[in-house]
Amino acid sequence: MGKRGYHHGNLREALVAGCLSLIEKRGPTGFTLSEAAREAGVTPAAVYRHFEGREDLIADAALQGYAIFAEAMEDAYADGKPSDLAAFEATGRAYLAFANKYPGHYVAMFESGISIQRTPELNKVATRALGVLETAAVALSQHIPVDKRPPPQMFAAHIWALSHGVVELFARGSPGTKSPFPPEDLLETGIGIYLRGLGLVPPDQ
Amino acid sequence: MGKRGYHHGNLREALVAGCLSLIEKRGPTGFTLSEAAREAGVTPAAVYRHFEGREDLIADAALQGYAIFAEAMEDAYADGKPSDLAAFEATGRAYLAFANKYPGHYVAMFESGISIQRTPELNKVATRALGVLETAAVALSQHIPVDKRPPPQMFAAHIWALSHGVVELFARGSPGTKSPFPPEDLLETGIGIYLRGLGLVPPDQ
DNA sequence: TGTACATCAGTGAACGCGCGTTCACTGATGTAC
DNA sequence: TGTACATCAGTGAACGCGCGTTCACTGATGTAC
Repeated sequence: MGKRGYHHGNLREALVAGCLSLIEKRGPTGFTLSEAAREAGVTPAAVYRHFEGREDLIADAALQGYAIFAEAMEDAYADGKPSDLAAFEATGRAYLAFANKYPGHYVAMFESGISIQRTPELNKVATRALGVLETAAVALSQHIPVDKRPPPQMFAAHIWALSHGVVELFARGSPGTKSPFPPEDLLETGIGIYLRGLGLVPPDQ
Repeated sequence: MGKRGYHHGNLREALVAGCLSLIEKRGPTGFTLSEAAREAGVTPAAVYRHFEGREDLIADAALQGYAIFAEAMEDAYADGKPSDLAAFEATGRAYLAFANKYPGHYVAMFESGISIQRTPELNKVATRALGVLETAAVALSQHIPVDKRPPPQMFAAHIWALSHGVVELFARGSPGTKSPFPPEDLLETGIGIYLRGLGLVPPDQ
């Protein structure tokens, strides 16, 4: 606890942290403002010094998550190096790695019902994060012959959906589902087969 | 309302229906036993004549959903007719169609946190439903040369993840996400590309 | 067909609980002189 | 360096609320004779 004083020090961060761990354990609607306050060793009323209320706290957690996520995706993409293909695959891996490393943030972002449009700031950072995937898809699609090239947004959407599905169904313990394979393998092979279907990976690799 | 008497007639079904519509609107944890009762025009206490409690009600909704789902998947698969490939694709379409047609059931089944292991009955029907996809995958994988054939459970998992991801991200209004494409198209093309990657569909079709 | 009675499916009042939010307050911190 | 005072970041009591659950009850239905 450290400083055991009247003043907390950095309650704001502690509340977000509490929110994240609760959201991770109990799901977005199972989370409680009072409990987050308790976990930070503080009265529920203190929360209102830093946030407008319950929703605002979750939105802040989501915002923070999108910022981390955006950076992770940008790092993984690395401006398309060493190759458009490798960079694209790296973003897929980064997606799953993020979901694993920051499950609370992931839930706040994608399962809490917080709208991306809630604030301009949130909208901006979320767009930036999700834009990386699309950028990667656009670059990669240059390698497909024009006539058989699907819209890049479409194939970004495919990869996003596949990644999200793997996270929801196999990376969490969800509905009593035993994962037959490690989620990383599942995503890796799934993306591999998909890219082969686009003619971007040689058939026998 | 029909019979406006002391006795409801079929409260049990009415409660499940109310549960489903609430769960669909508010999410699994936003659902309330009292509100479901209110929606059925009945005192909360009446619920206990038919269910053990809140959880039991949701579990019953999920059970009902799995039963419908299993049947839809089996119909779609149609014992592998007219071809293993066509039948496989049909199950993918059926998955999405089910999620669209029965959103409340879908949420109860996959987002409510109800474990498939909750009762033997639930486990049985859920296994049956999800087994169809695996059966379809096994049949289809016979058409892939042995040496480059991935485990059928793996590719069933890929298709399930892709379908689930499309539902969660693009078929619902979720996090302010505008779907750039109709979810049906997204899933259809996604599965198409994937199957091409497996060498099951000619490259130029 | 009529009556007595058991069973069934609801009521409604009550409970204890934890929630989100408000409010006047007070202790701690920072700053001006 | 010391003091006065403004500001900040918490407290704690209170509120009204809806929840899930229990209980003794009662009206409606079904059945035996």
